[in-house]
Amino acid sequence: MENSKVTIHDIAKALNIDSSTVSRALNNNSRVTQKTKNRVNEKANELGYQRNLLASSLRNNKSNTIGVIVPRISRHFFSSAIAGIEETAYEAGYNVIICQSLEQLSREQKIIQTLSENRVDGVLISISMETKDNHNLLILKKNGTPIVFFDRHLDIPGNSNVLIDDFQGGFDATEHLISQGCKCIAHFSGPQELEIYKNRFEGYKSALEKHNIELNENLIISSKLMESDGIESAKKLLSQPIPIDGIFSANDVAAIGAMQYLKGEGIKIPEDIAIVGFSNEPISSVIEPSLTTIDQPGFEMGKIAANLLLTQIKDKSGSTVAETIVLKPILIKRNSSKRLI
Amino acid sequence: MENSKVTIHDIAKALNIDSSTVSRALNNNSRVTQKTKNRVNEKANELGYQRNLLASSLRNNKSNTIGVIVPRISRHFFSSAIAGIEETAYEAGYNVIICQSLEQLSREQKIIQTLSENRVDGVLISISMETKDNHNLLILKKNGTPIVFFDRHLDIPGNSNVLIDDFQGGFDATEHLISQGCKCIAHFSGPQELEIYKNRFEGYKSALEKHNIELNENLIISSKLMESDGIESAKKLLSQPIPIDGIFSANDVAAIGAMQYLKGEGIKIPEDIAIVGFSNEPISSVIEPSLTTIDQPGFEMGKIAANLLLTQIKDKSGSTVAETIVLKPILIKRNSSKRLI
DNA sequence: AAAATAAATACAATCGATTGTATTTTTAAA
DNA sequence: TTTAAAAATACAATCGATTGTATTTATTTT
Repeated sequence: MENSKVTIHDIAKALNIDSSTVSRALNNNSRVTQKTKNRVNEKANELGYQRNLLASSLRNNKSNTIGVIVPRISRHFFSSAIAGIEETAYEAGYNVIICQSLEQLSREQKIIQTLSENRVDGVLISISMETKDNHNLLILKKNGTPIVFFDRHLDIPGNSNVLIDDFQGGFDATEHLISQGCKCIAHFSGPQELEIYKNRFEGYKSALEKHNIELNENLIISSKLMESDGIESAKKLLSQPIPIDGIFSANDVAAIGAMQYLKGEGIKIPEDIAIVGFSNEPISSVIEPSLTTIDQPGFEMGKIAANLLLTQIKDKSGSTVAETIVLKPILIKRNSSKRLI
Repeated sequence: MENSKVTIHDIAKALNIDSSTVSRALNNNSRVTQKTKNRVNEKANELGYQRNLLASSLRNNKSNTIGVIVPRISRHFFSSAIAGIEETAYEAGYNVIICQSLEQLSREQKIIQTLSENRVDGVLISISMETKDNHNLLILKKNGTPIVFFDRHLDIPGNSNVLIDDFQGGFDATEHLISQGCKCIAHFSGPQELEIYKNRFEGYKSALEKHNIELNENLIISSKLMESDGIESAKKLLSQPIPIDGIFSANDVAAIGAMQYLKGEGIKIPEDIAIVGFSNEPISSVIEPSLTTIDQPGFEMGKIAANLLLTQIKDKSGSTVAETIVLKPILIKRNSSKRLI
């Protein structure tokens, strides 16, 4: 219970050798003979030695830690992405610090400050809904900490991103509704400062255009896409004298809120109104009717993003070319949109 | 882009004073005059100085960081608990490192190792399903790092815990099923090494006993309580020639798996079989029929646990008495068990 | 066996911030 | 004005690990 802080100096003293030799022995340096290494390792075990990573990182100017910032860890997409990130990072010997901005710019700012103070080697971030520019990230930029965006990104030249094709996703979702006979399709969108929501919206518009359906501004409702926003948005739609027969929501959560409300109002889904979401939350396959949605491969995106980041970290010359990898979204057809057989 | 590493020495040099004065100025020490403090702060801003927490923690032998280990962050209960932990910790000026064991003992071990190497000031943990003793935690114990268990705990004398009354929860869930007319109630349990599952099981037994229902060992199915386990368990139950009319599952996830399977088999819930879960996952209120369950106040538990831990951290004398706080579970009655009106 | 080379280890500085002690400067008292 | 006391700042060691350089020891060559 007592040997709280065994250091290499304690090992050195016990073996009557120098601490530099101990350090090299522990790091398996060729300048130390195998015999000495064995003695050191034994003694280290015996004393319960544990490397002090603070000291090590300080000296090496490298923490072997990357920071991950997501809006909220409870979202399935983000926790999958984190799983992918962790797998890749751990394999490469990196630790991961997970942080959630809870969609607040101020929290995001504070997190970045802390990560920077802790000298993380790189940052993976999916920005909050309040984030409109890279102001927050300048701290990191300034001291040369690599950043890779995944999913919710900012369009910064020279920065790597891992995205899915939100335009295509929006297009596919909308065209699917059209293919099911919908003529009057509303869209729940998120903050337009976020590329992903802008692009999903663009996809929606493009699909309408292709099928000669006129865009009706009254059918576009922007919000933060929480469940309550979905309810509110659905309410707003019903209050208008427009015969809506389809909704494409830019995320599942809002879609589910809307579904619950509409069901409560006696509206039949998909017969009266067909609904398509975005993200493929686990809940979406369970709800009744099950929700048609666009799948985002979170785990895969996390792995790719972490790999991009690690490449940049390892390349101390900073000559790595920024890369933007765009994954294909996949439409998952379920019952909430099944109007034709 | 260039001033990657501004240190107090750079500030000192720029102002032609000593770095010790800079350090004290930045820390608002009374030994430095206000005028100097102002000059230092200005220059620090100008140069974009950022404290190196690695150096600071090393010198102070205090990282102002706590580690949190949970089985998986995607579970609603755990992400709520984390939210509570973060709120409390940040208020007290502590950073939080979130880690997930993914129910694997080996991962838990590695995480603890890393947290210890990073010299966290304390650890909050909800153990994995594979964890059967405190072996993993000895590293922390040895160097005197305080540990507080929340929810999934080990019974270690002298250790603080924040729990809910799992026995009561199990009892209430089971008695509720009995009150709805169930006579033959199965139980999905988790690993019996975990106190929580043992206690939920005990509650189940106690409720049966109170109502003079004989315990049938064939109705007790242990698993890791994943969704697939719920399906398997339901299958197993149906394969037996026993007229089951109720299931108390030790978590919602397995309950939902079972529900899906049973519905697929044409069994009516709750008419044929009533089901009660445990945890109150968000999905449980949305599924049809909505799932009766036991609510665990995750956010609150997180706050309490963090407070207990911070108290122990601040008390360097180590004289803080271990405390076990048990919260009351709340039965949330929904449709999956509504057989009588 | 002496000299030359290689191998193993010791010494000392460093990473950046902090803090006890010493020194200088300022202010107050005599 | 001189001296004592207080205030402000400088010096130097420290936290634990790492690493370039110097030194010692072992091995090889002649």
